[in-house]
Amino acid sequence: MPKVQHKIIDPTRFPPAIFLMGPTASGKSNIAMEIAKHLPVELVSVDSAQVYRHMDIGTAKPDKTSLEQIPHHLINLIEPTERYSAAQFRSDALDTMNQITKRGKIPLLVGGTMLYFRALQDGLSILPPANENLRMTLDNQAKEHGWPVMHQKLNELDPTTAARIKPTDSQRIQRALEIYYLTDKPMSEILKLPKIVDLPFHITKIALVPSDRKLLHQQIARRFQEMIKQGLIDEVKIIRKKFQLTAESPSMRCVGYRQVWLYLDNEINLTELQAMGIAATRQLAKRQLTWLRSMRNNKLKEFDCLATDVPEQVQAFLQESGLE
RNA sequence: GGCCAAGUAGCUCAGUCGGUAGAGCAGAGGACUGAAAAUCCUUGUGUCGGUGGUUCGAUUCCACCCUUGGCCA
Repeated sequence: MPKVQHKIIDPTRFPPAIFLMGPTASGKSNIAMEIAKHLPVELVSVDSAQVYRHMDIGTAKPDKTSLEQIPHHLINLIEPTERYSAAQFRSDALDTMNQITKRGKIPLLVGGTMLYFRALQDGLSILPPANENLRMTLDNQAKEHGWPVMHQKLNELDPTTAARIKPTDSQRIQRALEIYYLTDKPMSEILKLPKIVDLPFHITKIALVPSDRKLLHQQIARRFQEMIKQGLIDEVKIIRKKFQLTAESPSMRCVGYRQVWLYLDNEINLTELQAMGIAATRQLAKRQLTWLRSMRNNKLKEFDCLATDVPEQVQAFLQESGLE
């Protein structure tokens, strides 16, 4: 038995923080509440969908009891008409983590938005924020000429970036053009500059990787049906009535919401809604697992605890880390 | 019981005027710097329902059988 040299709390290092990462429907929230029983933690959601107010059922926000038991942060930050970002998250998360630390508590970052975890950990280059007007202009141009032509344009302005982006990748072409027009510099040049990476915390990383994909798929199906039963369709109906949104709004592109949108537009029936919603969730989980795998393969970012079958392994890890 | 249609990839279906077959979806793998639950990339061998017959050769034509729809009794 290898001795665990890892300690979550180590006074010789930075203040502690815990990352709990896992795909959707893998039971992160339960593990988080379990950890909360043993450590003085406050939760920080790492979830690009839970930042939206009014989107509760489809984003699987924690229930009232959990919210009352321990503080949850970075949930319900913006309206469905608004837009969040990895950079905003990094800034918000660092603020929140510092405040939690000041209160003598440990930040427990829980979620499935792996880009946010990475942005927090590895930092981001200094790039301009999104510009709605410019994006609209670019969208209109793309509508007229198609994204491959936009990609050619990018190739003239920033061949390095164009080379690594596919002519079909609308979103990244748009972003690269946006950066160029806003800064007058090619994105590839800015990315070469050093970035701010400070994360003054001693991080313990726990990854939840279900050993059986089939079981995860079952869980996903069950949960989506449950969401429909809980009133996901009405939730979307209300949001549509209350806010000026389109199918292209970032909030309405979230898994589940996008499919209900189609249903409310009579483009698909209830059976198709179920099938499509479940499939979209499975695909999300797959992408999240790809992130986790690529993080694990990078030795520098190894996990302290890789739990394939929860929650026993996490509990064992917590015990070995000297918490019990 | 009779007539008609359909049976091809996990699903929905193309197709082969006879040379053992391909789309969409699903699935799998991957990428990822202010939308990331987003946006993209790669990936298709399956007794072509069964058994016989014709043929150098049948998933394709023929016969019979089975299954599922529909119509007529």
